[in-house]
Amino acid sequence: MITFTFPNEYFSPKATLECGQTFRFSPCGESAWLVLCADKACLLKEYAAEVHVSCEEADEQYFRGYFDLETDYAALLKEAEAFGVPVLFEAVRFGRGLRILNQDKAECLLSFIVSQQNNIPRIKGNLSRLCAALGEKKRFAGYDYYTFPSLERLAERDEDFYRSLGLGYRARYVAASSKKLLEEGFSSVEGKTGAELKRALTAYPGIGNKVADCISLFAFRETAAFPVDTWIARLYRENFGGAETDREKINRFFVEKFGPNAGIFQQYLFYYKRERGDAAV
DNA sequence: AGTAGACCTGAGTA
DNA sequence: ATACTCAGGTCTA
Repeated sequence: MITFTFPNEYFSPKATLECGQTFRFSPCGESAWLVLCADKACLLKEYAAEVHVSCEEADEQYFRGYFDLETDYAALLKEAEAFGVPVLFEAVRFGRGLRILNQDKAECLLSFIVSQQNNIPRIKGNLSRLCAALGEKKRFAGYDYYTFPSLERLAERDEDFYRSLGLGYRARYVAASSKKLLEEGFSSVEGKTGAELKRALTAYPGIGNKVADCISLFAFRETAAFPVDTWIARLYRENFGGAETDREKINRFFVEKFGPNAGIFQQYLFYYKRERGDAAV
């Protein structure tokens, strides 16, 4: 095991983990979290001025990439503030230290299928049961955890099995998309970006525009992908005086407004709106 | 092209 | 108590 550090001015484990981009983490006492992705685990500990990341020695580069540590968030926040939009300014202040993760593609794809018309605590429960049922048991830093299941294990189960885990009607989508992933991998999205990538992702059963944007942003580094869910639609109405109800139009409104990094700013806006929905700004 | 209804589930609210 | 609403939506008709 090794430990590397990163200044916490632009790395807040709490904001990064609790903003709804990942569902596989758990608090370990005070200011510490066990974070899981694919078959790997790491431990985050927050101190006064820095965050300590502990993981297997071979995984250091993986987690530096996972937490997006090469990206300059000081510049991004400056860019956000320069728009002069009050709610974005507040959101960036509130979520300071939130970083966009670079997640495992298959895990992200299936997780956000489960996320539709669902709430975060239940999504976490669904996914943790999924991993316990089909994943591999491992141990890191004294903690037991389950890996995200392989596509082979996922694809051999049917809808009824996923229903038994409590996924509800999403069970059919998980079963079908797992099979498609096992058969084709990501060949249909290979080399694609932007709107083409989004369109290719919506070809997986259970993936519409919103989930395709989430996967693009969280697993394909598409920083302009701007997911529009109920919270963002509410933000659009309440904070931007928007009248459109078509979520694709709302998506275009924000992408045109906030440009190539719109998706990153979306995450701050989503986190702020969900946590502080009653706030004046 | 655009829109209503159906769809699992469990926590929260009236 | 019991019903109703809502949650990081998608699909079908």
